Amino acid sequence: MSTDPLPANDIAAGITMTSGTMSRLLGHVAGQGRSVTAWRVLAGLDRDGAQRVGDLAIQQRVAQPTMTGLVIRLEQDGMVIRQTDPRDRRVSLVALTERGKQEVDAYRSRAMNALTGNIEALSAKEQVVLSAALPLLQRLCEEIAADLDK
Amino acid sequence: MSTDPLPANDIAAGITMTSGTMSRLLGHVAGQGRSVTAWRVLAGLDRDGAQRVGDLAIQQRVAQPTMTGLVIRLEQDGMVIRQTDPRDRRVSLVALTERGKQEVDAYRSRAMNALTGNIEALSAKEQVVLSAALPLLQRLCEEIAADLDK
DNA sequence: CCGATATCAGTTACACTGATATAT
DNA sequence: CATATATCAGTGGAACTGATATCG
Repeated sequence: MSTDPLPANDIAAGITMTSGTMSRLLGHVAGQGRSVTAWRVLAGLDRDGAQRVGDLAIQQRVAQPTMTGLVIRLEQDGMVIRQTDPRDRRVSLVALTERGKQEVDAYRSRAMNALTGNIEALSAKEQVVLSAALPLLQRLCEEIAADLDK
Repeated sequence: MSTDPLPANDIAAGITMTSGTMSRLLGHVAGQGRSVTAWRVLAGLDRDGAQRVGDLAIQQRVAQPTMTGLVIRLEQDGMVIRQTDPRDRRVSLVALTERGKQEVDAYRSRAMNALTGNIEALSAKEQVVLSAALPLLQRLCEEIAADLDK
């Protein structure tokens, strides 16, 4: 196994390249014509429960009207329902439907399906490397996001 | 440092999550309103030289008319030029302009800028992990792409 | 005439900005 | 009245399919 790190610039270039390629490929394999943002919204609702339109917009870094439109389309497709919050009747609470939950699970299955077999074919050491790299990549994401906000 | 690999399914889920997040963040930071596909086309032209519209469409996995449209917009913006191939006058050869080359370099700079500092802040061991993970991720991409084609 | 290549035409989803309605 | 929240209206880029022009 290699013991020398690449220069930071090369690592950065590699991350830029592979994250884009991977994301687009998984979109093809699992996306079923729905946008990455749409799936991320649905997955977020599955994980965290019902949320406001505005909060969803902030999480996905899209404008509020963009999120309104996406939620309307998702509602028309039966994936979510909108209910006005009784405590603050300005806000629209978005919740996943049963159908939406099933679709999210199916999306995950398709993505897993494309990846898992190939991951299992890697050596144990390689799997360790990937396992260790993921939290690092996640941290990098958080730092980029923090820089964007400041 | 961890020595246990995660289950393949968890690795797959992590890759799905972080590749999407990273790709969208870098698009925000460096994309300047242009699509990921557009930048990938320009980077490909920079690396491999002039290419046919059809070949660009295959590489980016979009339909031929989609690529025609993208190339037309890029040409209007002065990033590429189209010339009919004298050897086969059906084909349109797309080449990067000087301006396009500069824009690609600027795009790379912006992406690097967002990443490099944070990468340098990692420990040497962590940088080794990332360096070792990138070729693995690339291989996974190739395998997914191969599965898509078959 | 047939196949390959690119483009045209029309549709949809999804991002933006700016303006507006409604509730706090 | 001012602020917060969501939506409406309009625009542009980017993907698709199906049809068409042109060249080999």
